[in-house]
Amino acid sequence: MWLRVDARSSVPMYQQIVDEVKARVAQGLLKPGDRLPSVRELAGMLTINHNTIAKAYQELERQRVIEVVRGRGTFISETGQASDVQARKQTMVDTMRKLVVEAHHLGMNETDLLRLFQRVLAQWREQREGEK
Amino acid sequence: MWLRVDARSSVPMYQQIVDEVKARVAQGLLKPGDRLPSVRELAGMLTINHNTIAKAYQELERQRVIEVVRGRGTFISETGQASDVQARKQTMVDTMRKLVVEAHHLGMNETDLLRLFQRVLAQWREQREGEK
DNA sequence: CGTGTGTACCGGTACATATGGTACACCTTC
DNA sequence: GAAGGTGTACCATATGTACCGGTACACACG
Repeated sequence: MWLRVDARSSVPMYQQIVDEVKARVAQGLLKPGDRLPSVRELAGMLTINHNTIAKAYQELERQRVIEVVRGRGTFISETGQASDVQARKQTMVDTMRKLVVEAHHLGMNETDLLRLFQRVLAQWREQREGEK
Repeated sequence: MWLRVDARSSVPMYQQIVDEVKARVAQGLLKPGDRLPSVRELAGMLTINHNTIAKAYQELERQRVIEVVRGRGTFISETGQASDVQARKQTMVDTMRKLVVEAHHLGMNETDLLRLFQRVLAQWREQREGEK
């Protein structure tokens, strides 16, 4: 039903939660207005500390993925509310540049890389359609 | 002439060296057989500890970007020697998936994302041609 | 031998992560 | 008003790991 975290992963648990929520929003599995479990509730489900959940929620709120209403709960934000848009786009460009470098070292040329990216995009679209 | 590192960056100094060397190899500024400065020599240029350089070189060797010959020096490997090709390709795919998610949260659709990627590729090609 | 190479080891510092506990401010509901 | 649920702000603590530096060692070459 809800998400899982791997305590032994090199990716911090709070980061796994952030990534998973963002992915579900992007795929439309979570829609604006949807309510997330409370920090203590989710902490109970995952048997981890509530502070860890709180840290994840704070990061999601910082990115404007969720909105927090004291005393009521946390909810998925309306779309188009992202923060730091310019900086985050620049980060995306930097990531792409590193992809180009890595591709070269793995023996891929620009065409190979572009095709791989298009394949990932196609898979994404399939999954999004399939979930509808 | 040679590279620089920023001690105050959040990216570790050894990682900056790894990234920079890989980028230069990918751009053709460093060719197979080229010799890198010795750990102490480069440490002197950058006024940092030689162990930091050694750590960068070890990571580069692990990825088969360079080859180390005790007592002689370190040299750029022949192309097509990359290690862990499958795992590294999977990492690239994971990175691309996260790009798709992030793009969505920044209000970009698949077409926007693809165009941005193509622009980065074009810039890369320009730079590579310009350096020749 | 001497010199130059990379490397292994140890230690100190700092930071990130996660936990546990307590308390507080806010909202909804009874 | 009272009660209970919400996120939050603390604190202290523990743990693991990243980072960097100093020293000493092993190997290759001449």
